[in-house]
Amino acid sequence: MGLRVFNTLGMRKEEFVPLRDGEVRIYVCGPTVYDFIHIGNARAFIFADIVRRYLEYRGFNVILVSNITDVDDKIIRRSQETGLSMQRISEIYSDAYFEDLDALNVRRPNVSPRATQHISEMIEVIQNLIEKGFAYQVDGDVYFDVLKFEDYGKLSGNKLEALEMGARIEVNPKKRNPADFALWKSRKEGEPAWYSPWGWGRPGWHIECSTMAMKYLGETFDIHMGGKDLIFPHHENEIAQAESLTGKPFARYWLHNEWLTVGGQKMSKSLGNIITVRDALKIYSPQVLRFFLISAHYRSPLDFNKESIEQAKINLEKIFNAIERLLSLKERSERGEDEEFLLAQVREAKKRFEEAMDDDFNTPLAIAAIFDMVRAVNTYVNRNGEIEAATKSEVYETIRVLLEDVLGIKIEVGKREKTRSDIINSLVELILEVRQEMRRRKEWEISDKIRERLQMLGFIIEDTPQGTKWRLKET
RNA sequence: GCCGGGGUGGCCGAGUGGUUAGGCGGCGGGCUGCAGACCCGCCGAGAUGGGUUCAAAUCCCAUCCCCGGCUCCA
Repeated sequence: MGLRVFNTLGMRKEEFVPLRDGEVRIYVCGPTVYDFIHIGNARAFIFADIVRRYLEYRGFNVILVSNITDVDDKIIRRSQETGLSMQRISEIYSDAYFEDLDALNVRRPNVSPRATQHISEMIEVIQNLIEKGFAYQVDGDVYFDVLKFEDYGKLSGNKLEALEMGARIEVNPKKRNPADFALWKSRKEGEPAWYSPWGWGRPGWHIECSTMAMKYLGETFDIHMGGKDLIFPHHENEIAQAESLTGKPFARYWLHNEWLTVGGQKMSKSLGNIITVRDALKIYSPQVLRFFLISAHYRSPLDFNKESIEQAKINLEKIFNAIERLLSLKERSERGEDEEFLLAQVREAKKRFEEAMDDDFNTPLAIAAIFDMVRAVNTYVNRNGEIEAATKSEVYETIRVLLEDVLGIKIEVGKREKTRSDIINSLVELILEVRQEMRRRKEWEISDKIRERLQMLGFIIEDTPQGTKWRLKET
């Protein structure tokens, strides 16, 4: 069984077959760089990152393109509010965007095209659309004529008549149909503008994605992704523009992630409940945040709240603990029955992980498979103090690849045991050495008191058959 | 008004017509000098009302509730 994905276009799970053998081309709608990205954006980018990583794990060569919208109403407004130039605003926030992606261990796209650097290509596309009769010019504006594109609505399921009835937009008298959308907007006072056959102006939002996606990925490519809010009108319009231009299908699979809510509600400026990635990272580690964001299926809503993230933290801790225990085992050269059993269980769980990911990227189920490995490892460690070297490395590598390479969660062990100060590290070691001597003399009361006091100071002390271990309490 | 998603055990969260999701939590047991970590067992469920079926959380109908798209939005 190969990979199956839920295609918004058609609203059903389909077998995934890339257009070219061994290669997958993906386009992800990137940010409008007028502010820091928030954790809802992060959910979308992390999901795209995991799709990319899993496809690579499956042996595909993946090309991922994600745009940066650097000309837009919101940037213009921000520029007017702050007095900074539009270029400066988009520079600040696109830098911040990349920093946030890096912090979350989201791999950077292969190409991150900027709208302002593709104005001439967009003009060319618009001109072509006018020539083909899909677009019309009114004063300095150019609009796409939705009636000319038969399939309009095929992605979102919206019908034109219904759109007109429900239209809450004030009707623009220049448009032939209320659902027509701007390809080119004529210049307004104080706005940036480029010269075009229709006079000075700037491109509409939707045209940039169609144009840049086709430029870097070809007229037809494999996967187009984004949050579900983009289905309409953005992606619907992208399809209209691209397909009426080329007469070919635009993207073959459309994947849309559900919302990340905060307190059960969608994040919005008006509710004031937006949590930026930077703020979230002040409280939680990237690993915990990532683990939390993939603990629900991407097409299920997920609520960002303290309790749920605390649970994610504990769960992840459990995985790291098992890895730490595995790594602390002494190596030997003989392989016994317990090793065979451990390997069998880990291989079996790996298969379940792959099956889960093959089924429309079911990350919660994939995580359950990792917990199967965790239990197998822990059971082994409970019964053995040593492990055959090859078994150890196969088990570790299996977990490492799935956790780090596929899910993008860096394994954090070992370094948790150290503080940032060598002096403190040595002091703790010294105290534990003394305590060990007390324990040898069965001075339980004083030993327990030392452990208790250290705990109050934020050190976790654990006596194990392999000796006493310590680490800092997770923040 | 039109379109879509959902309601699962104390909590998070999957599968999907019959056989264990998983994790957290609680309880009991094991291992420990004790604690922790870990292992084992148990606890507990599918909004409501009907229907189909030998069998439904899973299919059908109705009802209630929640969320979203139709406007910038991941």
